Amino acid sequence: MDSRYNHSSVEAKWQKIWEDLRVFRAAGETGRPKRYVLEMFPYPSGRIHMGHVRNYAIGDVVARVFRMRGYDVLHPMGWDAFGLPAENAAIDRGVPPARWTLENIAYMKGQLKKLGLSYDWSREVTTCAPEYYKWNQWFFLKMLDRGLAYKKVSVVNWCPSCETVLANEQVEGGRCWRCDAAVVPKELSQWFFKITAYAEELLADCDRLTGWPERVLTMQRNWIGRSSGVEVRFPLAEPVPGEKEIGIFTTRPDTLYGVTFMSLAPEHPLVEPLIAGLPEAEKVREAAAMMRAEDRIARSAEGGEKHGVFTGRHAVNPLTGRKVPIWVANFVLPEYGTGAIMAVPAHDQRDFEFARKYALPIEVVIGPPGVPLDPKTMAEAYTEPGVLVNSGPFSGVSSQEAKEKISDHVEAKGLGERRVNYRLRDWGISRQRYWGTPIPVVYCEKCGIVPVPEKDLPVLLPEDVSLTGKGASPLAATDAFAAAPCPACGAAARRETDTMDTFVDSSWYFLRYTSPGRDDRPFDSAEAERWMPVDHYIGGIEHAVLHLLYSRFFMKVLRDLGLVSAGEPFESLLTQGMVIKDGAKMSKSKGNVVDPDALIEKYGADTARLFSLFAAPPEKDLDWNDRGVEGAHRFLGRLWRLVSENREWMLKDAGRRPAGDETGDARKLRRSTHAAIKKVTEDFDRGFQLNTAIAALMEHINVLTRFAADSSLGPGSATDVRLSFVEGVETLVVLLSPFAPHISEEVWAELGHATLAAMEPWPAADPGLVRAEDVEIVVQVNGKLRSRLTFPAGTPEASLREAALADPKIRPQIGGRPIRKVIVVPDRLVNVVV
RNA sequence: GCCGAAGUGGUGGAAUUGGUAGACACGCUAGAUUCAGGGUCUAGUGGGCCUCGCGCCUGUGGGGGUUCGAGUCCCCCCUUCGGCACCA
Repeated sequence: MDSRYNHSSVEAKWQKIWEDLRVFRAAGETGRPKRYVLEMFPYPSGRIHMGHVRNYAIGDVVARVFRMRGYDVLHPMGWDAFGLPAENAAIDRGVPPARWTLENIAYMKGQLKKLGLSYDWSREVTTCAPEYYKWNQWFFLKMLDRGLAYKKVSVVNWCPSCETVLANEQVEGGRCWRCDAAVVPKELSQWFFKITAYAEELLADCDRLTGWPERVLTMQRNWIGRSSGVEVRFPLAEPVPGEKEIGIFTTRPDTLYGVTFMSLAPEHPLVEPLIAGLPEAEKVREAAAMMRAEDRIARSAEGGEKHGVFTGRHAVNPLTGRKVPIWVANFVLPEYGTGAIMAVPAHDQRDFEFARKYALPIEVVIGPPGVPLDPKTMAEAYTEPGVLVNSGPFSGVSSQEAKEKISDHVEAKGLGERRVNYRLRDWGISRQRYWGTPIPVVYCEKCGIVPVPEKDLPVLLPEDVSLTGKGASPLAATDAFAAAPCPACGAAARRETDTMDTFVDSSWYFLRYTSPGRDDRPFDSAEAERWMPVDHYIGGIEHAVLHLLYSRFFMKVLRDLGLVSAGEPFESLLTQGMVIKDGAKMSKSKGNVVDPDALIEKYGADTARLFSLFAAPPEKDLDWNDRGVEGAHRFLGRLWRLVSENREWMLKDAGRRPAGDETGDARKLRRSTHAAIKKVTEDFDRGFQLNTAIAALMEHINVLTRFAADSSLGPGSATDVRLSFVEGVETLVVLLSPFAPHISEEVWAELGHATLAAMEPWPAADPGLVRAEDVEIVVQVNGKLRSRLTFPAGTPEASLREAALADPKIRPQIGGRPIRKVIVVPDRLVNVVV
């Protein structure tokens, strides 16, 4: 055994052995309990970054520990391989997207292998492979069949830089989630997945996801945005051909008596019929057009300028008979509720501001009990609960109660119905891009939209496409692809040339891993039953509402298609923090990037893994620090030295364990060993607190190292000391093996073991050994620490009390004052209250 | 504005049920190794006072409170980060 540790040769050696022995294949045995450990698969951008290293190191420890605990572990890896960067590479450098992607995958796979991650590579999944995206198309057809996929013209979020549409979830603060360009509105005909059909269930099931971080659930709940209220129909006051009423949605039916005007979104279909023929029509038309053209962000930002225009028409409040003017207002959103609102300026801040600006009447219908509000002097809307006034038969009723009573009244009179509204919009999946899954439909002049028959799947993405980055979608410009016969009548027709959002790919990949080879169906239901749900899903918080919501939706759709029985894909979720350096997220532009290849080259994969796990708890941001990396590396060096210096004599005792009647040094060594087992095991079970688990291993090695240095440890030492030391070192190696697997295997072998450390059973702590024999009792006077005494564990309260009061350091502190109380916490402290 | 998370030494972070604050690591200081450097090892390291005793005071963003005892529980406030942001 060399006196210095050579990480390069050792790491390569064990990676090959693991691979040759197929150690990490999921067995699929029914006799053992299963664990499905999954990390979010990467986009093959070219190279892995430190965020990946951290993510995959965490997941690998989880997978390895469960394996050692006897579970049949599924721990797969794959590639989220469709996406825009591949097209950009093609445009910038003329490399075909497929080639660029596959080359990146090959390189990154090599990087992951160099990290010693325990993946079952036989299940590798690549989403840009036709064998994979065929099933995206198949799901699309199933959803089309069930009305869960549909096409409509709508105003969409257009990213001018990516030249494609974005789903609502993919717009962050008015900017593209990927390239940060300002998003603009654009009217397009698009395919949608009807995620709103599952809004209620997606919301309700958040309560069942007890293994998820609360903040992610909060974000999902907010995103779904359920609100319940009433839809009320307001008849038009003047005759308008073909129209007779305006439907509005409100969550405040208790304020119905305070309506003083109505506001329509400028996009509302009623605007044109209302104004047609009126003298002010042209003015209103122009104003509405300007509002529609307003910058989307400015229009939806709070504090943004509210403005509007009077249509010249009126509606009638169905409860009071009062005639109120109909306005068009920029702040009314066309896609929420009915795109029209009743305005109650006294009790809604937006309506209040609008009313003040245009001198519209303000009528108070709710007030704090006994304090009349005066509309003339109000500085803002009164939105708190209160008691109804000026509300006909409902005056005097609390606003809380009035909500129900007025809703009942509205329904009874046939004026409207209770309704639930969601902020969640349907998921627009059309992308005007090349490198994605073709949407399997054909447009026929005679037959209309015709789905591609299942037997003709996959609709292959053509490879000989010219990508210029200019003009229309690349597929639309490729006649060989776009021209196709109608599947129904055979006439010349055109294919859909949009591709699917890549989030479709990642919405079910975890199911594909359970049976990646199936070519007759997306996955084998029996295998999915065995492995699903994913027990531990680990990845970045940035997918809190994107990927994680879409996957939940898909799972429910697949359940309703009868393909799976579970309705939730991820039992528990760990959102790991970002990797930070010099106060900022690592990025090329900031020049604070740490390259994993260079790190592995210099220190080895074990060091890279260990530091990623040690520097912070998994869910918190990790501050990268090169000195800290050195520290992790030194720890491994100490292990190596400890073993190499004692190896010779330890070999004779390999695998032997002490008898159990140890005292003195042997007992102390054993206590350290079993305390380490207990701590590492508990930290792992307590939400994967891997940083403190590693600290416990460091404490243990410090005990072993110090002992080896202080005593003349060797073949001549007493048997119980030798065996306790061997137990300490061997246990350390086994406990460390999930964190730093390569050095652990090497040291394990050097200690005379023919087995793999990775396959060793996880050790169990002996509680009798962990318990300390002597404990230090803290003695306090009035809660302040005054003395420390050592006692055997389990000393009775009375003895502790007596000894504390007799303590020479305590007596002067009491100073003859009367003792009011003595609190004794066994094995911990005595507090004398005077 | 609303929702959520957090605030502990020079730094990253521990403290699991209200019971010794600062585990572990980095950094720093001193020493050892025939000491160029590096490596390795040992000791010390929250702040302040000091009669240098294994002494006293103080200390977990700030201010109150509950308690024999609070980093931990309650109330108010401040700061930072993340999400949502005219959703009727």
